[in-house]
Amino acid sequence: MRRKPSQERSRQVVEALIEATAQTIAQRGLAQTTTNHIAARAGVSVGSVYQYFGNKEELVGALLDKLVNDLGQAVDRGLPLLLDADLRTIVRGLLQAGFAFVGGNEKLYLELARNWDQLSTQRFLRTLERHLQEVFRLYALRHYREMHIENLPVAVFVVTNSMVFTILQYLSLPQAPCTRETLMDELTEMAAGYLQRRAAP
Amino acid sequence: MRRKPSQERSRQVVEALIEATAQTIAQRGLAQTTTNHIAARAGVSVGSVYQYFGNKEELVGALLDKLVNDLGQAVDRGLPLLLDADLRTIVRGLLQAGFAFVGGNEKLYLELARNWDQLSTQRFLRTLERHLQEVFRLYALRHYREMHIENLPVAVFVVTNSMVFTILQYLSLPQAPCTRETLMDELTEMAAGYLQRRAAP
DNA sequence: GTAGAACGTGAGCAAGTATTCATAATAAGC
DNA sequence: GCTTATTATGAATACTTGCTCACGTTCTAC
Repeated sequence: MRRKPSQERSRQVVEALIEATAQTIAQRGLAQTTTNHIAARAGVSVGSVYQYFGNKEELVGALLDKLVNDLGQAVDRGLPLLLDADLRTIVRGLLQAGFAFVGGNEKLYLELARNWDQLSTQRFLRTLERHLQEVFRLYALRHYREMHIENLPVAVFVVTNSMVFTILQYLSLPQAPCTRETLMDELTEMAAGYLQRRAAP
Repeated sequence: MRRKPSQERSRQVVEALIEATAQTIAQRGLAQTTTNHIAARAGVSVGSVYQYFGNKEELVGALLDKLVNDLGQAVDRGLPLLLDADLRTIVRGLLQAGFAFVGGNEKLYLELARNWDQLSTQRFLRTLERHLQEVFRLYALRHYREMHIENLPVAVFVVTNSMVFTILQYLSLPQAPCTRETLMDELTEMAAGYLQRRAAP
Protein backbone atom coordinates (compact mmCIF):
# COMPACT_ATOMS: atom_id res chain seq x y z
CA MET A 1 0.00 0.00 0.00
CA ARG A 2 1.65 3.10 -1.30
CA ARG A 3 -0.07 5.62 0.95
CA LYS A 4 -1.74 4.95 4.23
CA PRO A 5 -5.22 6.43 4.29
CA SER A 6 -5.69 8.63 7.32
CA GLN A 7 -9.04 10.24 6.68
CA GLU A 8 -12.35 8.43 6.72
CA ARG A 9 -12.96 9.47 3.12
CA SER A 10 -9.89 7.70 1.84
CA ARG A 11 -10.51 4.58 3.91
CA GLN A 12 -13.86 4.28 2.20
CA VAL A 13 -12.18 4.64 -1.17
CA VAL A 14 -9.82 1.78 -0.37
CA GLU A 15 -12.72 -0.38 0.72
CA ALA A 16 -14.72 0.53 -2.38
CA LEU A 17 -11.75 -0.33 -4.58
CA ILE A 18 -11.37 -3.80 -3.07
CA GLU A 19 -15.08 -4.45 -3.36
CA ALA A 20 -15.07 -3.16 -6.94
CA THR A 21 -12.17 -5.48 -7.72
CA ALA A 22 -14.17 -8.45 -6.49
CA GLN A 23 -17.21 -7.47 -8.50
CA THR A 24 -15.28 -6.74 -11.65
CA ILE A 25 -13.39 -10.03 -11.50
CA ALA A 26 -16.63 -11.89 -10.93
CA GLN A 27 -18.29 -10.17 -13.84
CA ARG A 28 -15.57 -9.84 -16.48
CA GLY A 29 -12.93 -12.33 -15.43
CA LEU A 30 -9.47 -11.54 -14.11
CA ALA A 31 -7.87 -11.10 -17.52
CA GLN A 32 -10.47 -8.53 -18.61
CA THR A 33 -10.29 -6.64 -15.34
CA THR A 34 -8.52 -3.33 -15.90
CA THR A 35 -7.61 -0.68 -13.41
CA ASN A 36 -9.95 1.66 -15.24
CA HIS A 37 -12.87 -0.74 -14.86
CA ILE A 38 -12.20 -1.09 -11.17
CA ALA A 39 -11.88 2.64 -10.63
CA ALA A 40 -15.05 3.31 -12.59
CA ARG A 41 -17.03 0.75 -10.63
CA ALA A 42 -15.71 2.12 -7.36
CA GLY A 43 -16.80 5.56 -8.47
CA VAL A 44 -13.33 7.10 -8.39
CA SER A 45 -10.70 7.85 -11.00
CA VAL A 46 -7.77 5.65 -11.98
CA GLY A 47 -5.34 7.88 -10.22
CA SER A 48 -6.89 7.02 -6.88
CA VAL A 49 -6.00 3.38 -7.37
CA TYR A 50 -2.34 4.33 -7.42
CA GLN A 51 -2.66 6.47 -4.34
CA TYR A 52 -3.13 3.34 -2.25
CA PHE A 53 -1.82 0.44 -4.32
CA GLY A 54 1.52 0.29 -6.05
CA ASN A 55 0.04 -1.67 -8.93
CA LYS A 56 -2.86 -3.80 -9.99
CA GLU A 57 -1.35 -6.91 -8.41
CA GLU A 58 -1.29 -5.33 -4.97
CA LEU A 59 -4.95 -4.52 -5.33
CA VAL A 60 -5.87 -8.10 -6.15
CA GLY A 61 -3.59 -9.17 -3.32
CA ALA A 62 -5.57 -7.03 -0.90
CA LEU A 63 -8.77 -8.69 -2.07
CA LEU A 64 -7.26 -12.12 -1.51
CA ASP A 65 -6.12 -11.14 1.95
CA LYS A 66 -9.67 -10.26 2.82
CA LEU A 67 -11.03 -13.51 1.41
CA VAL A 68 -8.44 -15.64 3.19
CA ASN A 69 -9.42 -13.91 6.38
CA ASP A 70 -13.11 -14.60 5.74
CA LEU A 71 -12.31 -18.25 5.11
CA GLY A 72 -10.47 -18.63 8.37
CA GLN A 73 -13.33 -17.10 10.30
CA ALA A 74 -15.89 -19.29 8.54
CA VAL A 75 -14.02 -22.45 9.46
CA ASP A 76 -13.52 -21.35 13.04
CA ARG A 77 -17.21 -20.59 13.44
CA GLY A 78 -18.27 -24.01 12.19
CA LEU A 79 -15.62 -25.95 14.07
CA PRO A 80 -17.01 -26.38 17.62
CA LEU A 81 -20.32 -27.69 16.31
CA LEU A 82 -18.64 -30.55 14.56
CA LEU A 83 -16.17 -32.04 16.96
CA ASP A 84 -18.66 -34.22 18.79
CA ALA A 85 -19.95 -35.86 15.65
CA ASP A 86 -18.45 -38.85 13.91
CA LEU A 87 -15.99 -38.56 11.07
CA ARG A 88 -18.51 -38.93 8.28
CA THR A 89 -20.73 -36.22 9.72
CA ILE A 90 -17.77 -33.92 10.13
CA VAL A 91 -16.65 -34.32 6.56
CA ARG A 92 -20.18 -33.83 5.29
CA GLY A 93 -20.53 -30.74 7.44
CA LEU A 94 -17.27 -29.31 6.13
CA LEU A 95 -18.37 -29.86 2.55
CA GLN A 96 -21.71 -28.22 3.25
CA ALA A 97 -19.91 -25.30 4.85
CA GLY A 98 -17.58 -25.08 1.89
CA PHE A 99 -20.43 -24.87 -0.59
CA ALA A 100 -22.15 -22.30 1.59
CA PHE A 101 -18.99 -20.23 1.77
CA VAL A 102 -18.48 -20.20 -1.97
CA GLY A 103 -22.22 -19.95 -2.60
CA GLY A 104 -22.57 -16.20 -2.42
CA ASN A 105 -19.70 -15.43 -4.76
CA GLU A 106 -19.50 -18.48 -6.94
CA LYS A 107 -18.37 -16.51 -9.98
CA LEU A 108 -15.61 -14.76 -8.09
CA TYR A 109 -14.17 -17.87 -6.51
CA LEU A 110 -14.31 -19.79 -9.75
CA GLU A 111 -12.49 -17.01 -11.53
CA LEU A 112 -9.86 -16.82 -8.81
CA ALA A 113 -9.45 -20.57 -8.90
CA ARG A 114 -8.97 -20.47 -12.64
CA ASN A 115 -5.99 -18.21 -12.06
CA TRP A 116 -4.56 -20.07 -9.10
CA ASP A 117 -1.03 -19.50 -10.35
CA GLN A 118 -1.18 -15.75 -9.77
CA LEU A 119 0.69 -16.18 -6.56
CA SER A 120 -1.39 -15.81 -3.46
CA THR A 121 -4.24 -18.14 -4.35
CA GLN A 122 -2.06 -20.74 -2.71
CA ARG A 123 -2.45 -19.02 0.64
CA PHE A 124 -6.09 -19.94 0.43
CA LEU A 125 -5.34 -23.63 0.32
CA ARG A 126 -2.70 -23.45 3.00
CA THR A 127 -5.04 -21.62 5.34
CA LEU A 128 -7.68 -24.23 4.72
CA GLU A 129 -5.18 -27.04 5.25
CA ARG A 130 -4.01 -25.52 8.50
CA HIS A 131 -7.53 -25.30 9.85
CA LEU A 132 -8.51 -28.76 8.71
CA GLN A 133 -5.38 -30.22 10.18
CA GLU A 134 -6.45 -28.81 13.50
CA VAL A 135 -9.94 -30.27 13.14
CA PHE A 136 -8.66 -33.75 12.41
CA ARG A 137 -5.95 -33.57 15.03
CA LEU A 138 -8.59 -32.88 17.63
CA TYR A 139 -10.81 -35.62 16.27
CA ALA A 140 -7.95 -38.09 16.31
CA LEU A 141 -7.28 -37.26 19.96
CA ARG A 142 -10.87 -37.96 20.93
CA HIS A 143 -11.20 -41.08 18.84
CA TYR A 144 -7.74 -42.50 18.97
CA ARG A 145 -9.13 -45.99 18.71
CA GLU A 146 -10.81 -45.46 15.37
CA MET A 147 -8.36 -43.18 13.70
CA HIS A 148 -4.62 -43.17 13.83
CA ILE A 149 -3.09 -41.43 10.89
CA GLU A 150 0.64 -41.56 10.78
CA ASN A 151 1.20 -38.57 8.58
CA LEU A 152 -1.62 -36.15 9.22
CA PRO A 153 -0.25 -33.23 7.17
CA VAL A 154 0.02 -35.37 4.07
CA ALA A 155 -3.42 -36.90 4.58
CA VAL A 156 -4.93 -33.44 5.00
CA PHE A 157 -3.05 -32.23 1.94
CA VAL A 158 -4.49 -35.02 -0.16
CA VAL A 159 -8.03 -34.66 1.13
CA THR A 160 -8.09 -30.87 0.95
CA ASN A 161 -6.83 -30.64 -2.59
CA SER A 162 -9.03 -33.47 -3.75
CA MET A 163 -12.15 -31.90 -2.31
CA VAL A 164 -11.46 -28.33 -3.35
CA PHE A 165 -10.52 -29.06 -6.91
CA THR A 166 -13.18 -31.62 -7.54
CA ILE A 167 -15.79 -29.15 -6.34
CA LEU A 168 -14.34 -26.33 -8.43
CA GLN A 169 -14.26 -28.58 -11.42
CA TYR A 170 -17.85 -29.61 -10.75
CA LEU A 171 -18.91 -25.98 -10.52
CA SER A 172 -17.23 -25.03 -13.76
CA LEU A 173 -18.73 -27.83 -15.81
CA PRO A 174 -21.24 -26.60 -18.38
CA GLN A 175 -23.70 -29.25 -17.28
CA ALA A 176 -23.38 -31.15 -14.05
CA PRO A 177 -23.00 -34.95 -14.22
CA CYS A 178 -24.90 -35.32 -10.95
CA THR A 179 -26.67 -33.33 -8.27
CA ARG A 180 -24.75 -31.38 -5.73
CA GLU A 181 -26.00 -33.77 -3.03
CA THR A 182 -24.68 -36.79 -4.89
CA LEU A 183 -21.31 -35.14 -5.32
CA MET A 184 -21.10 -34.38 -1.62
CA ASP A 185 -22.12 -37.94 -0.77
CA GLU A 186 -19.40 -39.37 -2.95
CA LEU A 187 -16.75 -37.00 -1.68
CA THR A 188 -17.73 -37.77 1.89
CA GLU A 189 -17.50 -41.46 1.16
CA MET A 190 -14.05 -41.10 -0.29
CA ALA A 191 -12.62 -38.73 2.30
CA ALA A 192 -14.12 -40.32 5.40
CA GLY A 193 -13.20 -43.80 4.22
CA TYR A 194 -9.65 -42.69 3.62
CA LEU A 195 -9.22 -40.88 6.91
CA GLN A 196 -10.75 -43.68 8.93
CA ARG A 197 -8.88 -46.48 7.27
CA ARG A 198 -6.08 -47.18 9.68
CA ALA A 199 -7.38 -48.50 12.91
CA ALA A 200 -4.85 -48.57 15.70
CA PRO A 201 -3.32 -52.05 16.01
CA MET B 1 -5.88 -23.79 -39.84
CA ARG B 2 -5.98 -20.94 -42.29
CA ARG B 3 -3.94 -22.49 -45.09
CA LYS B 4 -3.32 -26.15 -45.64
CA PRO B 5 0.37 -26.85 -46.08
CA SER B 6 1.01 -28.85 -49.23
CA GLN B 7 4.76 -28.83 -49.47
CA GLU B 8 7.11 -30.64 -47.12
CA ARG B 9 8.76 -27.35 -46.24
CA SER B 10 5.57 -25.84 -44.90
CA ARG B 11 4.57 -29.00 -43.06
CA GLN B 12 7.83 -28.74 -41.18
CA VAL B 13 7.12 -25.13 -40.37
CA VAL B 14 3.74 -26.08 -38.86
CA GLU B 15 5.38 -28.80 -36.79
CA ALA B 16 8.16 -26.46 -35.69
CA LEU B 17 5.58 -23.87 -34.66
CA ILE B 18 3.67 -26.31 -32.48
CA GLU B 19 6.86 -27.55 -30.91
CA ALA B 20 8.05 -23.99 -30.37
CA THR B 21 4.73 -23.17 -28.74
CA ALA B 22 5.21 -26.01 -26.27
CA GLN B 23 8.76 -24.93 -25.46
CA THR B 24 7.91 -21.28 -25.11
CA ILE B 25 4.96 -21.99 -22.83
CA ALA B 26 7.11 -24.28 -20.71
CA GLN B 27 9.85 -21.69 -20.45
CA ARG B 28 8.02 -18.38 -20.18
CA GLY B 29 4.49 -19.32 -19.16
CA LEU B 30 1.37 -18.97 -21.26
CA ALA B 31 0.78 -15.33 -20.43
CA GLN B 32 4.30 -14.34 -21.52
CA THR B 33 4.16 -16.39 -24.68
CA THR B 34 3.84 -14.07 -27.65
CA THR B 35 3.47 -14.92 -31.31
CA ASN B 36 6.82 -13.27 -31.89
CA HIS B 37 8.54 -15.48 -29.32
CA ILE B 38 7.05 -18.58 -30.88
CA ALA B 39 8.03 -17.57 -34.39
CA ALA B 40 11.56 -16.69 -33.31
CA ARG B 41 12.02 -20.01 -31.54
CA ALA B 42 10.64 -21.90 -34.52
CA GLY B 43 13.13 -20.07 -36.70
CA VAL B 44 10.50 -18.40 -38.87
CA SER B 45 8.90 -14.98 -38.91
CA VAL B 46 5.63 -13.95 -37.30
CA GLY B 47 3.90 -13.82 -40.63
CA SER B 48 4.32 -17.54 -41.06
CA VAL B 49 2.29 -18.16 -37.92
CA TYR B 50 -0.66 -16.51 -39.60
CA GLN B 51 -0.23 -18.48 -42.79
CA TYR B 52 -1.36 -21.59 -40.93
CA PHE B 53 -3.18 -20.44 -37.83
CA GLY B 54 -5.93 -17.88 -37.68
CA ASN B 55 -4.73 -16.63 -34.33
CA LYS B 56 -2.67 -17.45 -31.30
CA GLU B 57 -5.48 -19.46 -29.76
CA GLU B 58 -5.66 -21.84 -32.72
CA LEU B 59 -1.96 -22.45 -32.37
CA VAL B 60 -2.26 -23.36 -28.71
CA GLY B 61 -5.31 -25.43 -29.63
CA ALA B 62 -3.23 -27.42 -32.09
CA LEU B 63 -0.69 -28.10 -29.37
CA LEU B 64 -3.42 -29.30 -27.04
CA ASP B 65 -4.84 -31.56 -29.74
CA LYS B 66 -1.47 -33.19 -30.01
CA LEU B 67 -1.13 -33.65 -26.25
CA VAL B 68 -4.64 -35.05 -25.85
CA ASN B 69 -3.81 -37.52 -28.55
CA ASP B 70 -0.57 -38.49 -26.79
CA LEU B 71 -2.48 -38.97 -23.56
CA GLY B 72 -5.01 -41.31 -25.14
CA GLN B 73 -2.27 -43.40 -26.64
CA ALA B 74 -0.36 -43.56 -23.36
CA VAL B 75 -3.40 -44.84 -21.50
CA ASP B 76 -4.26 -47.38 -24.18
CA ARG B 77 -0.73 -48.75 -24.15
CA GLY B 78 -0.73 -49.27 -20.41
CA LEU B 79 -4.22 -50.65 -20.20
CA PRO B 80 -3.92 -54.34 -21.13
CA LEU B 81 -1.09 -54.85 -18.67
CA LEU B 82 -3.23 -53.78 -15.77
CA LEU B 83 -6.55 -55.53 -16.13
CA ASP B 84 -5.46 -58.77 -14.54
CA ALA B 85 -4.16 -57.11 -11.40
CA ASP B 86 -6.21 -56.15 -8.36
CA LEU B 87 -7.69 -52.72 -7.89
CA ARG B 88 -4.90 -51.34 -5.74
CA THR B 89 -2.27 -52.38 -8.24
CA ILE B 90 -4.26 -50.86 -11.08
CA VAL B 91 -4.60 -47.51 -9.35
CA ARG B 92 -0.93 -47.51 -8.41
CA GLY B 93 -0.02 -48.37 -11.99
CA LEU B 94 -2.17 -45.58 -13.35
CA LEU B 95 -0.58 -43.07 -11.01
CA GLN B 96 2.88 -44.26 -12.00
CA ALA B 97 1.92 -43.93 -15.65
CA GLY B 98 0.54 -40.48 -15.00
CA PHE B 99 3.76 -39.28 -13.43
CA ALA B 100 5.73 -40.83 -16.26
CA PHE B 101 3.57 -39.11 -18.83
CA VAL B 102 3.94 -35.71 -17.26
CA GLY B 103 7.53 -36.38 -16.36
CA GLY B 104 9.17 -35.27 -19.58
CA ASN B 105 7.38 -31.95 -19.82
CA GLU B 106 6.55 -31.12 -16.25
CA LYS B 107 6.85 -27.39 -16.80
CA LEU B 108 4.58 -27.44 -19.83
CA TYR B 109 1.82 -29.45 -18.20
CA LEU B 110 1.96 -27.37 -15.05
CA GLU B 111 1.67 -24.22 -17.06
CA LEU B 112 -1.24 -25.60 -19.07
CA ALA B 113 -2.93 -26.74 -15.89
CA ARG B 114 -2.54 -23.30 -14.40
CA ASN B 115 -4.58 -21.98 -17.30
CA TRP B 116 -7.19 -24.72 -17.34
CA ASP B 117 -9.93 -22.24 -18.12
CA GLN B 118 -8.52 -21.37 -21.53
CA LEU B 119 -10.98 -23.65 -23.23
CA SER B 120 -9.65 -26.96 -24.29
CA THR B 121 -7.74 -28.00 -21.20
CA GLN B 122 -11.03 -29.59 -20.21
CA ARG B 123 -10.77 -31.98 -23.13
CA PHE B 124 -7.74 -33.39 -21.39
CA LEU B 125 -9.71 -34.34 -18.32
CA ARG B 126 -12.64 -35.69 -20.28
CA THR B 127 -10.37 -37.86 -22.38
CA LEU B 128 -8.77 -39.17 -19.24
CA GLU B 129 -12.15 -39.77 -17.61
CA ARG B 130 -13.41 -41.62 -20.65
CA HIS B 131 -10.43 -43.93 -20.66
CA LEU B 132 -10.51 -44.53 -16.94
CA GLN B 133 -14.20 -45.25 -17.05
CA GLU B 134 -13.46 -47.98 -19.53
CA VAL B 135 -10.73 -49.41 -17.32
CA PHE B 136 -12.96 -49.60 -14.27
CA ARG B 137 -15.94 -50.84 -16.23
CA LEU B 138 -13.87 -53.76 -17.41
CA TYR B 139 -12.52 -54.34 -13.92
CA ALA B 140 -16.01 -54.27 -12.45
CA LEU B 141 -17.13 -56.86 -14.98
CA ARG B 142 -14.33 -59.21 -14.01
CA HIS B 143 -14.65 -58.66 -10.30
CA TYR B 144 -18.34 -58.11 -9.90
CA ARG B 145 -18.23 -59.64 -6.44
CA GLU B 146 -15.78 -57.13 -5.03
CA MET B 147 -16.84 -53.99 -6.79
CA HIS B 148 -20.28 -52.82 -7.69
CA ILE B 149 -20.42 -49.10 -8.20
CA GLU B 150 -23.83 -47.72 -8.89
CA ASN B 151 -22.79 -44.56 -10.61
CA LEU B 152 -19.50 -45.22 -12.34
CA PRO B 153 -19.26 -41.92 -14.25
CA VAL B 154 -19.57 -39.91 -11.06
CA ALA B 155 -17.10 -42.10 -9.20
CA VAL B 156 -14.60 -41.74 -12.03
CA PHE B 157 -15.20 -38.01 -12.13
CA VAL B 158 -14.42 -37.72 -8.44
CA VAL B 159 -11.36 -39.94 -8.55
CA THR B 160 -9.92 -38.45 -11.71
CA ASN B 161 -10.19 -34.86 -10.61
CA SER B 162 -8.93 -35.64 -7.14
CA MET B 163 -5.87 -37.42 -8.46
CA VAL B 164 -5.00 -34.99 -11.22
CA PHE B 165 -5.30 -31.84 -9.20
CA THR B 166 -3.66 -33.16 -6.11
CA ILE B 167 -0.70 -34.22 -8.20
CA LEU B 168 -0.55 -30.90 -10.02
CA GLN B 169 -0.74 -29.10 -6.73
CA TYR B 170 2.01 -31.30 -5.35
CA LEU B 171 4.19 -30.55 -8.35
CA SER B 172 3.71 -26.82 -8.08
CA LEU B 173 4.56 -26.59 -4.42
CA PRO B 174 7.85 -24.81 -3.79
CA GLN B 175 8.90 -27.57 -1.43
CA ALA B 176 7.24 -30.96 -1.32
CA PRO B 177 5.61 -32.02 1.95
CA CYS B 178 6.46 -35.67 1.24
CA THR B 179 8.16 -37.89 -1.27
CA ARG B 180 6.54 -38.71 -4.54
CA GLU B 181 6.22 -42.33 -3.42
CA THR B 182 4.38 -41.36 -0.27
CA LEU B 183 1.99 -39.22 -2.25
CA MET B 184 1.25 -42.08 -4.62
CA ASP B 185 0.72 -44.44 -1.70
CA GLU B 186 -1.77 -42.11 -0.09
CA LEU B 187 -3.63 -41.42 -3.30
CA THR B 188 -3.79 -45.13 -4.02
CA GLU B 189 -5.14 -45.75 -0.57
CA MET B 190 -7.84 -43.16 -0.99
CA ALA B 191 -8.90 -44.03 -4.52
CA ALA B 192 -8.78 -47.81 -4.22
CA GLY B 193 -10.58 -47.73 -0.89
CA TYR B 194 -13.28 -45.58 -2.36
CA LEU B 195 -13.77 -47.60 -5.51
CA GLN B 196 -13.81 -50.91 -3.67
CA ARG B 197 -16.15 -49.84 -0.92
CA ARG B 198 -19.49 -51.24 -1.98
CA ALA B 199 -19.49 -54.98 -2.10
CA ALA B 200 -22.42 -56.56 -3.84
CA PRO B 201 -25.05 -57.72 -1.34
C1' DG C 1 13.57 -21.88 -68.62
C1' DT C 2 9.81 -19.78 -67.17
C1' DA C 3 5.22 -18.81 -65.40
C1' DG C 4 2.51 -19.19 -61.66
C1' DA C 5 1.59 -21.02 -57.24
C1' DA C 6 3.02 -21.65 -52.63
C1' DC C 7 5.65 -19.91 -49.11
C1' DG C 8 8.32 -16.64 -46.09
C1' DT C 9 9.48 -11.92 -44.33
C1' DG C 10 9.38 -8.28 -40.81
C1' DA C 11 8.47 -3.43 -40.31
C1' DG C 12 4.54 -1.28 -39.01
C1' DC C 13 -0.36 -0.73 -37.70
C1' DA C 14 -4.14 -0.82 -34.37
C1' DA C 15 -5.86 -1.56 -30.06
C1' DG C 16 -5.58 -1.97 -25.41
C1' DT C 17 -3.89 -0.98 -20.79
C1' DA C 18 -0.89 -0.03 -16.69
C1' DT C 19 0.96 3.91 -14.78
C1' DT C 20 2.27 8.89 -14.07
C1' DC C 21 1.85 13.67 -12.96
C1' DA C 22 0.43 18.34 -13.05
C1' DT C 23 -3.56 20.27 -11.39
C1' DA C 24 -7.76 20.77 -8.70
C1' DA C 25 -10.67 19.77 -4.81
C1' DT C 26 -11.32 18.76 -0.02
C1' DA C 27 -10.29 18.34 4.85
C1' DA C 28 -7.57 19.58 9.11
C1' DG C 29 -5.12 22.59 12.04
C1' DC C 30 -4.85 27.11 13.98
C1' DG D 1 -10.26 32.90 7.11
C1' DC D 2 -5.94 31.18 5.94
C1' DT D 3 -2.41 27.65 5.50
C1' DT D 4 -0.94 23.22 4.92
C1' DA D 5 -1.62 18.25 4.32
C1' DT D 6 -4.29 14.94 2.30
C1' DT D 7 -6.95 13.25 -1.34
C1' DA D 8 -8.99 13.08 -6.11
C1' DT D 9 -8.75 13.80 -11.09
C1' DG D 10 -8.09 12.11 -15.91
C1' DA D 11 -5.59 13.38 -20.06
C1' DA D 12 -1.23 12.04 -21.54
C1' DT D 13 2.53 8.72 -21.62
C1' DA D 14 4.82 4.55 -22.41
C1' DC D 15 4.65 0.11 -23.44
C1' DT D 16 3.02 -4.34 -24.90
C1' DT D 17 1.21 -7.41 -28.30
C1' DG D 18 -1.78 -9.56 -31.76
C1' DC D 19 -1.95 -9.22 -36.37
C1' DT D 20 -1.53 -7.40 -41.49
C1' DC D 21 0.31 -6.73 -45.95
C1' DA D 22 3.25 -5.46 -49.70
C1' DC D 23 7.12 -7.52 -51.23
C1' DG D 24 10.80 -11.06 -51.78
C1' DT D 25 11.98 -16.04 -52.19
C1' DT D 26 11.42 -20.94 -53.32
C1' DC D 27 9.16 -24.63 -55.41
C1' DT D 28 6.57 -27.12 -59.18
C1' DA D 29 4.69 -28.14 -63.59
C1' DC D 30 5.06 -27.92 -68.33
